[in-house]
Amino acid sequence: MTAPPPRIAHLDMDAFFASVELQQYPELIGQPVVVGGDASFAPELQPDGSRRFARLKSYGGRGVVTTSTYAARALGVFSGMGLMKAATLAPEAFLLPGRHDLYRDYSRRFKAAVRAITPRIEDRGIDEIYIDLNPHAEEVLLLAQRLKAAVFAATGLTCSVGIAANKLLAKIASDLDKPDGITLLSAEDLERRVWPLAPRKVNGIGPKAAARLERMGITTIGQLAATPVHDLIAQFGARYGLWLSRAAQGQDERPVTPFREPKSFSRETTFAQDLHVRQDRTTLSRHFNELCARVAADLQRKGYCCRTVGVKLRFADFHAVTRALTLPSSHAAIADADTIRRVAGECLKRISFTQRIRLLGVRCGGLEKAGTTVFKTLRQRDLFAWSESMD
DNA sequence: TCTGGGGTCCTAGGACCC
DNA sequence: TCTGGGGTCCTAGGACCC
Repeated sequence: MTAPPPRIAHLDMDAFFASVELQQYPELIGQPVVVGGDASFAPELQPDGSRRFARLKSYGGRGVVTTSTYAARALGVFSGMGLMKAATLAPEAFLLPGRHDLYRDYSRRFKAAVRAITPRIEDRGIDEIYIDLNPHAEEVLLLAQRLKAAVFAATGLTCSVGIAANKLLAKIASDLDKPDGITLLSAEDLERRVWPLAPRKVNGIGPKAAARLERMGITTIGQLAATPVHDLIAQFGARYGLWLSRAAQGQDERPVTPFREPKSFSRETTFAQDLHVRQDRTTLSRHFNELCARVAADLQRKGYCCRTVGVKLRFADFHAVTRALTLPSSHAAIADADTIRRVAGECLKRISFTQRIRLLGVRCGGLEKAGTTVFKTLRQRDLFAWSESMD
């Protein structure tokens, strides 16, 4: 059996949100810049036409770093880090609030530019995609250069491209030469270029699994590959153990999937201060109603109804609970804010509140395409009767 | 210095049916 | 009365990803 040729690409925009912002504010190029926080940290236009930017040290709140420029990363500031912590590491770094509508616009542009050349792409979030190069006869490196040029022409931004035999390796490859790189990873490169890397570099090995591997004395992908599969199965269970072993050998058969039906929609919010169930009842209800209205609007905008409604709470100690209710199959799927709120309210009744609340979320699952079931007032009345008989 | 918001997938246990 | 096995659906929690 011969190894498949490298014809799957992973394209990853470089420091995406931060790069978009730098294009808006070129005076910050080269500076440590962090995207995060709310609109109150937006730059202020000065009378002389210059802009005044917020500094990280002026931040007070519970936000996290969404993206940081490479200069900020050099100071130890990375995505996911609390902004308060980041401020201790880089107090003078510039802080810009996230503008997700703007990033979505850039995202659409870079994806359209790629699609115009290589239509078989799989969305992996706002700033990365997998591309199936198989239908294209062109040499892969030339193709990758064309894609990068097209992305730059459409956005003015750079990206990094990895090309390998499958998605798993393409993803690792795109990270090997960042920013603005192209990396072709052939089957014979596995030992030399992939095996020395930390297991965390594999998409699917997170902090928990990496810590367990380290306790087993496994600190590289090569060591993982050399570990007998039955040892991994004993530690991680049959499914994940087998997957770990295969991943370390560079094996991955997942196809590039251009479209998938969504499974759920959700909205959640973290409060500026932890709220008390009774003392802050009015504030909580307001947030709760708003979350229900937003998730209902999402459903309707995308053309879905749901059969499962759930809530999520995070308490002051950061521990989270979820509750969910699925409508009986005799009832029509729902998409209106009122009914979602009613069912989510039933979920809330089943939670005991022993601490203040940090986060509240509402989720809709069990999705059906809207229009596949007809909405009937009668049906909704049945649902109300059902939900009111729940206590 | 405490940790956002939007998702997916997996596991395990219980209910319920045949 | 105390013994099954399989299949499917639902719930809750957790790991992981961008």
